Amino acid sequence: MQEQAANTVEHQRQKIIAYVKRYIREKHLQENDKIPSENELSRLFQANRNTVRSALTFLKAQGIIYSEKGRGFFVAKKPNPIVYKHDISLGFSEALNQGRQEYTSEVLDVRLALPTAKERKLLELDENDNVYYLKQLRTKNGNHFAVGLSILPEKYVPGFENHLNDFCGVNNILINAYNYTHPLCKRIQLTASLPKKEELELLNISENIPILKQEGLFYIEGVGNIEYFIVRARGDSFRFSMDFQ
Amino acid sequence: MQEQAANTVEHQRQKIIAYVKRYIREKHLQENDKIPSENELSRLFQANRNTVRSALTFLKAQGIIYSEKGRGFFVAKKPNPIVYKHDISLGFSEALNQGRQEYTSEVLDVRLALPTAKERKLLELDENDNVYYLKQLRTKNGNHFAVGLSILPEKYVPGFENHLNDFCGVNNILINAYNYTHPLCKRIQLTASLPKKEELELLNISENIPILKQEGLFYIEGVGNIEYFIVRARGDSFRFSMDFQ
DNA sequence: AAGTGGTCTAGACCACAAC
DNA sequence: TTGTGGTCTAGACCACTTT
Repeated sequence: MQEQAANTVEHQRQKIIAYVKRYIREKHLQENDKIPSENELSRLFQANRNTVRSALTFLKAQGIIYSEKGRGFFVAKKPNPIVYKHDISLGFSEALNQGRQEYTSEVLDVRLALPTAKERKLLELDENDNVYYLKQLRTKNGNHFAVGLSILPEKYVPGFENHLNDFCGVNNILINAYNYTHPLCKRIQLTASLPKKEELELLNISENIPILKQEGLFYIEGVGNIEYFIVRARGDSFRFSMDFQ
Repeated sequence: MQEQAANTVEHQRQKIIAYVKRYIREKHLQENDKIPSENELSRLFQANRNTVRSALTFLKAQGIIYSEKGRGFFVAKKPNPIVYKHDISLGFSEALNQGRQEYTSEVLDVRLALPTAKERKLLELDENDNVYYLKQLRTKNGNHFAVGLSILPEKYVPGFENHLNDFCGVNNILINAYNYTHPLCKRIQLTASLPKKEELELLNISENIPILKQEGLFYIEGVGNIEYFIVRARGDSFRFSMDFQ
């Protein structure tokens, strides 16, 4: 009773995927609601459990459902969008605070080291110039949504690590502690990628959530390139936006 | 893909995944080189073919290998990066041509229809205004890298479908066929997501390749909002870049 | 104890490619 | 004809959660 579905026929897996999607939609299931178990779907479609699992694995990879061992499969939450409105004259933190989106930034690590060749070139540094690496974790409503790495030449910000109490953005330190004018954005680049191990852990996301990577170079008039930053944000909840007049 | 783990034991699947990765690296395999077949790996690891398939499916989803029915599994190509330098006064096609990156754009579909509520609002249209939907496939060196959808109000471009011979960008049509001044960019938004079925097919990518989605609104001085476009590009080969002076 | 998801084995039939 | 990947069935054992 092998009744192999020919190639033109819609495969079992596809049917099950479509069924579960429809099920969630038509029953108006919300975040964390349970969907039928593997065994139930197996009976319903007269299909093997492996086939059902294949379909559910796909939906899991799509971020539509998640599973808990011993409990079942559940509807995944739709992340709330976070809009980042870029402005040449604003830093990342400031831009995010603009839009009434209160969020917190936590310093994970700060260290002084030699920059990579790429970073040295971008920041226009000499052979022996050191840079500060400042790693931050950005959170909104209790959800980690981005990891940020700021790279600043030591010669412009000596003793930088001493100004990290009550941290609320690199630019605040530059202006208040070093009396610089506000940094301006020189260039910005965006790419989409998959999360690295660090983001998997820090952002607590699955391997299939895309990452929106944002790189920016800031300078201060009369000083030089002051900061090169790399922000890696959850692609499913982060939107980069820019208006031109 | 799978929430591997809990167990301290390294699973067969993980071993096979690691083996294939190492195999490609250590044997210096290049694009399109063949890797051991399912049966060979099955014998080598004393594992069932299903287990081997599970590992290879994962590597396929990661974009590391691809398969051809009846032939085998092969090393996937590393995509060449494509840099898109955004400029307020340039369209997508023009910006891409700037950088010596010759590419082609193919019209997949054009149709006239009522816009969605969101599109009507963005383009500031009246209830009964129709829009042209122009779907394009962008190719570079024979590789499809982006799907673009341009939405233009019919009232600004009546008979738009008659100007698509020798298509080389929407802006060329606007300027040459309708005598408009060059459109300017009003707003741009970027997000990262996973490919939809359409992109899987058109861009010929695996489910795990992230997509960089770029939305833009263009206007023409004295006319109005002329175009709303949505470009969905391969995240692994597309870089959005913008310079400020 | 019963149910659920996670991993894996064994084996079937199919469509396609290469020899 | 043989080998390859693609789909699917049947069933095992495990770890975990719920009742």
